[in-house]
Amino acid sequence: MSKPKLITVSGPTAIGKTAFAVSLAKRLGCSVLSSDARQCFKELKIGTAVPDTPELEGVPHYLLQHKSIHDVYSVGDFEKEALQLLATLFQKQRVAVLVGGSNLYTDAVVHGLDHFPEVPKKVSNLWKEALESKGLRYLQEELARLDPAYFAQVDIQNHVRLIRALSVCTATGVPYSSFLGKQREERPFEVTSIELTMTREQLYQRINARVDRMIEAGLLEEVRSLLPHKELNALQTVGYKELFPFLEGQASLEDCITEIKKNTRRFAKRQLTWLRNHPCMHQISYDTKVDAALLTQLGLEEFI
RNA sequence: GGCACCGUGGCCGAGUGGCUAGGCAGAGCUCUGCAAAAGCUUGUACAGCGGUUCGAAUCCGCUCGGUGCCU
Repeated sequence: MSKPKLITVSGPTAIGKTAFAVSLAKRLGCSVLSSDARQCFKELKIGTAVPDTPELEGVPHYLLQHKSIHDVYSVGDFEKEALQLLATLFQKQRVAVLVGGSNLYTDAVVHGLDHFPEVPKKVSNLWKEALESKGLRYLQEELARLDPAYFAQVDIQNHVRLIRALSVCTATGVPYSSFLGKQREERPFEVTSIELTMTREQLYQRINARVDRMIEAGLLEEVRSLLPHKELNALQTVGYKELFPFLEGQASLEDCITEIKKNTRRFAKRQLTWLRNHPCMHQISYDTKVDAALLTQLGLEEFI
């Protein structure tokens, strides 16, 4: 018997991934899993464009709004959860849809990450403090000493990468790079990847319009309620971080909204860069109808 | 009509004879556990024409455009 099929739907923010994924799932009679590093937080709704109930149209959704901004949650956790969930779902269905804008998350499910031991929070905190007190140069020197191989390939200006690698090094006593590039176990499913496309001008217009709609829908109130938690990583999110200055009387609402639009466009641009260099198997226009012809085009005849 | 000041890359803005300011926007890129994050790269541009000079965004003249004042 052939392996079950995971269909991934990617594309820049605001292109209409949710709508497409839902109609695809309806047609296939299957579930939808979200691969989104922000929509997973139940406190973030309007600003992350979480699909509302009517949009879900009775299609079961998973990995959506199931975490709190106070939880520690990362790609590794996501990969684990998604694989467990898929194992369960595939016992009853032969197909599932994974949709979301966090390309690294999708990639983790499809290709897998290397396995790293847990790093105690206090270890990474130590390196964060070292960055504060001793500077980036110190972290670079330490990594050159502890893991020259990774030092040679990593972006040494990026303190986030430096801290992660150093944390693994000191927590395990072996170089970070020694965990990289291991043989990965094969996935118990096959993947069909889809990227939704649209002209950039049109996408930017949609982004701008969506931000206005979010404001009308009450984004400001949502963000106001989260103001006490603005330091949390989960709130370093487009649509939230830009509104804090307004709520604190530091900037005009208009300027903050302009910032949200700009940062959303930039986010989309980064997603496009990723997708350009990690091409999906199928590029299709955002408004493509989900019908038998499309399923054939995607090599999904068996599900018609 | 006269006089004065000004005209630097999409925008802001430094630079007063040789040594490609800088910022913002845009574009391109990187990506293995906080990824809607974090980081990197990127335009010899000086209104036009002519002149002075070894050399001009910088000096001179004219033209065009803008601003202010005067009649």
